[in-house]
Amino acid sequence: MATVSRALRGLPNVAPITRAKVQLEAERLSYRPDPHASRLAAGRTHSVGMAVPELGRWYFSQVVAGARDTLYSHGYDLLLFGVGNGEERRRFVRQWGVLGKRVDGLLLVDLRLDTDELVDVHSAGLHLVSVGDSYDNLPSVTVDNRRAAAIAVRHLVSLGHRLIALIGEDDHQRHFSVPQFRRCGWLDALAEAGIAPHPELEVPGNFTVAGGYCAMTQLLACTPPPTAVFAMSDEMAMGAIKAVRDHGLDVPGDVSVVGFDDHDLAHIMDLTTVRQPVIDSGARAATLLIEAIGGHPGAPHDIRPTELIVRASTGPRRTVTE
Amino acid sequence: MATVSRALRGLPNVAPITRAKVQLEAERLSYRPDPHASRLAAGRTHSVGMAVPELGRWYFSQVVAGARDTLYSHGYDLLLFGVGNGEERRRFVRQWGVLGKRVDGLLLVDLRLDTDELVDVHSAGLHLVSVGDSYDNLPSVTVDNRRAAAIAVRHLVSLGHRLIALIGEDDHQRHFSVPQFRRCGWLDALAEAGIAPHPELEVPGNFTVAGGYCAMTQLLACTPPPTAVFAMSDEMAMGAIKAVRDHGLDVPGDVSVVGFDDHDLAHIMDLTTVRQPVIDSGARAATLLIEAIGGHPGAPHDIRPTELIVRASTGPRRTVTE
DNA sequence: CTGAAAGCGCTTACAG
DNA sequence: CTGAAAGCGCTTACAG
Repeated sequence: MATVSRALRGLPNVAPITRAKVQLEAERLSYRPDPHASRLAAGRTHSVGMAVPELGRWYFSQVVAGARDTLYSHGYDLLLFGVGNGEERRRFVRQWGVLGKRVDGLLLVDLRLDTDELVDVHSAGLHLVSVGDSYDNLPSVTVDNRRAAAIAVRHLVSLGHRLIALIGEDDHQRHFSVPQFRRCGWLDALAEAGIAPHPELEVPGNFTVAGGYCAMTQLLACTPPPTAVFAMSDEMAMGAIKAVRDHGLDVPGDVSVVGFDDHDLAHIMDLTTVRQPVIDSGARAATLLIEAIGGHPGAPHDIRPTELIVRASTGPRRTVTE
Repeated sequence: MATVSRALRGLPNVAPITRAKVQLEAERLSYRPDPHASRLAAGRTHSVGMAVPELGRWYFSQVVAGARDTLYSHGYDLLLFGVGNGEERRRFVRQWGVLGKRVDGLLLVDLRLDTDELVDVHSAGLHLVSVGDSYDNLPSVTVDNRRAAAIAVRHLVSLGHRLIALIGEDDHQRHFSVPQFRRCGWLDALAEAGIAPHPELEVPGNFTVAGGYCAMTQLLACTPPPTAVFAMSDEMAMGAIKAVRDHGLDVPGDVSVVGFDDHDLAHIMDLTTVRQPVIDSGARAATLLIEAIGGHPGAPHDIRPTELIVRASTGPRRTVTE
C-alpha cells in the first residue's frame, strides 16, 4: 500500500523494479488515486480557486482563459467562484474557512479586500495572488491604470478636446479599485491641461455595451455635450459609439471615443484604446500562484505594460465658429 | 459527533433543542465540515465539472456564466475543464475514472463523444448533460442548428443572392458537430433555391474574429466573389465585415453578411444574425444536471428557440448590368 | 527498500 | 433521540 503510493508519486526509496511493476499494474487497472482521500491525508488538493466578478465580460473571460491554460499545464484543476454582487461576495468571503480545505490557492480578479478579510484569508492558510488590484503584502499582476488612463485622456487633449467625458462605474461599487484608478488618470490629464472636471460629464456605464450606450445618450443631452469621451472599457466605448451614431452624429467628427482593453473587436470597430495584456496577465498570475504554493516566493508585484493604440475613433476637435 | 453531523445537515432524528445548541456552537466556532472528508465518507462532492472547448470565445463564456449562476444558487461548485485541442480532450477523456470521484456530474459543452467514450463515462458513475450537441441517451440543451442556419440562408436567398458563401470550420474538426449541422442548413437552403454549392465559397474561419477576416479576404479573391456570406458565428461575421470594408467595398451594398449567436456587439455592428438563448441554455443545462444528480429524470431533450434578427448588414443583391 | 499502523475528518448503520 | 464503532482511500512517520 505505502510502497504503491510512493511508487506512483515518484517518491524516492522505491526499487526501480518494484516501481515499474506497480506502474504497469496501475496502468492495467487504470487506477487513479482518489483525490479527496489524498487531500484528506496529505493536505494538498491540486486545485486552485478563482474569484471573478462577472464571467460574461470580455476582460474576465480572457483572464480566466489565460489562467486556466497555465494551471492546466501544471496539473491544477480550476474551481470558479463568482463574486459579482454583494451577496455572492459576502458568501464567498464567509466560506474562507472551507476554501482553505478545497483549494491550495486562490486567484482574486479585481476583488478588493478589506484588511480584516485579508487576515481571515491568511489564517485559512490560503495562498493568494491578485489580478487587477494590488495589495502591499500579496503578489499581484496589474497594469498602471492611473497612468494608462491619463495617457488616453492626454491623447484627447492633444487633439484639442476640452470637454472630455468619462464613462465609468458607480462610485458605490467600492469593491473594485480599478475604476477609481482610471478615474484618477482622467482627472490627472484634465488637471495638467488646466481643465476643470465637470460633474455632469462623469457618467456610470456599468462596464457593459448597453451601459455605455445609455451613458453616451445621457452625455449627448448635456449642454454643451462633450466632444470626446474616455470609456473605462472597450465594451462601454463601443456602446457609446453606437449611441453617437444613433443620434445622427459622427465618430470622431462630432465625438471622439477612447476605450480600454483592446478587445478582440476593438480593431474591427476602429476603436482607439489602451491595450493591456489580458490573457497574459491571467497566465502570469497563475504562474505566481503555483510558485507560491510550491514554496517559492516570486516577484511580488508584476506591473504589465499598456499601450495606447490609436485608431479611427479619435480625431481633432472640430473647429466650430464660436 | 454523529449527532452533530445530523444536526448540521438538517437530518431527522435530532431533538430540536440539541440541534439548536449544535447550530449555535458551530456558528460560534465558524465551523465548516471538510468537503473532502464528507465526500470520502458520503460519496457526494457537491461540485460539478464543465468541459468547454475554449473559454475565450463569447459563446462559451456566456454558457459558463449562465451555468455558474444556476449552480451557485443550488450550492454546487464549478470545476472548469478545457477540451479545446486534441491533447486536452484526450487527457480529459482519459481521466474519467477520477472525475467520477471529483464531481457529481458533468456539463459537456459542444463536446462530441464516441460511443465507447460514452460507455466509459457512464461506468464512472457520472451524471451528464450536453449543451450544443445532442445524444440519444443523454439529456441535452440545444438549438436546431440546421433549421436556424437554413432560415438565415433563406433570408439571403430572398434578397436575391445566389452566390452565398459559408464561413465555417475545418471539417477536420470532427470533435464538434454543431458546425456540421449549420453547414447542412446552408446546403438545404441552397438546394431549395436550386443553387449548386460551390466548393470555393466554403471557407474555414476558426470561429474567431481574425479567422473571419481571413476567410472573407479569401472569398473576395474568388471570381466572381460571393454577394452574400453566412458566417457560423457573429465573431467571424464581424471579422468578415471588416475585411469587406478594408477592401473598399460596402456592407450590405457589395456583400451581405449574416452571423449566428446575437453577440452583445451584434446590435452595435448592425449585424443580421440568428439569435440563440446562450446564457439561458447554460442555466437550463445546469438545472437538468442538478435534477439528474438529485435522482429526478427530467425532460431529456430541450430544444431552445432561435430567431432571425434582421439588421443592416444584409440587403438586396445589387443589380449589376450583366 | 518495504510494509504494518495510525490518522486525515467526516458519514452511516447499529445498538442502546 | 444519542453516541460508539467502523470505514471511506489515501499518506506519513516508523520499524524492520
